[in-house]
Amino acid sequence: MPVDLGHSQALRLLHDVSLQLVRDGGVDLSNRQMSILLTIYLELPPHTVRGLAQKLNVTKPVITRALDAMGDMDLVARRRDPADRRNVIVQRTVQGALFLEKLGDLVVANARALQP
Amino acid sequence: MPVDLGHSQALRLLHDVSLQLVRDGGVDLSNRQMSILLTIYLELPPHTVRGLAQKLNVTKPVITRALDAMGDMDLVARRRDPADRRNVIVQRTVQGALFLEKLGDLVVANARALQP
DNA sequence: TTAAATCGTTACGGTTCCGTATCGAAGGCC
DNA sequence: GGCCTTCGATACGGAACCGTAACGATTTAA
Repeated sequence: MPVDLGHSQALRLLHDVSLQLVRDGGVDLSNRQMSILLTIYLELPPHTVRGLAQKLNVTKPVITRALDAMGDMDLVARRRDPADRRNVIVQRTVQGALFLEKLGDLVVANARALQP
Repeated sequence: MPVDLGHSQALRLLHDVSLQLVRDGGVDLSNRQMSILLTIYLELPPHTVRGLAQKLNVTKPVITRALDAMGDMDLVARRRDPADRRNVIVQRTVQGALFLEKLGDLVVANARALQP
């Protein structure tokens, strides 16, 4: 699906997508939460609290709290690492995969509608 | 700048952009704030508190508070409507235009880097 | 076997945002 | 003039998030 993405189209795409997310009033994630969620689902596992904190350049409590919030929404899950029980492995969930699938659809649909 | 934007590339683009925004730790806007800012700069003026509230499907205090916060950052400005002094006209600023320009560049650069 | 290091979580005070309800200012209408 | 509507802002109590600092659990090293 080739899309002619210039400066103006890029901003328009962000505008349309964010507007629909806000208007629908469904799952409401902060920038950090969204960034964490996308990292978990798009980058290679395993994901730990410490690893995510380093990658996002934030402190560990930020990750813990974000995982708490997203865990309550069933978007991610946590599991102790059996090899080193100090570590926590962050895992994907069906609910989280579903949410990201819809998000991807939303972006693609808006990118397509962008063309004149 | 044609970009092959499928489902997977769309999510990857969101991931890369949001990750860089979080990592840089600069201007940190919520989804609602970002949505308001993009609406002000991409849609036709004039923009009023009430109009933005309707468009985003949120209450008026949400808009007032977002404008307070973004006004402190000089991303937007407010002015009374001289024709009907009950209204407040939301205006763009140099600082805001600059921020959105950089944001557009970021999206375009990441979209370009997406291609294999 | 102690001592030190690492990992994720929690405690704390402070800040920001939320939704509901209400407010004063301004305009429209009789 | 008096009444009602509309506009944006504010008050309020509650919830969420922040950064710093400490904590318990676990592993590693001496």
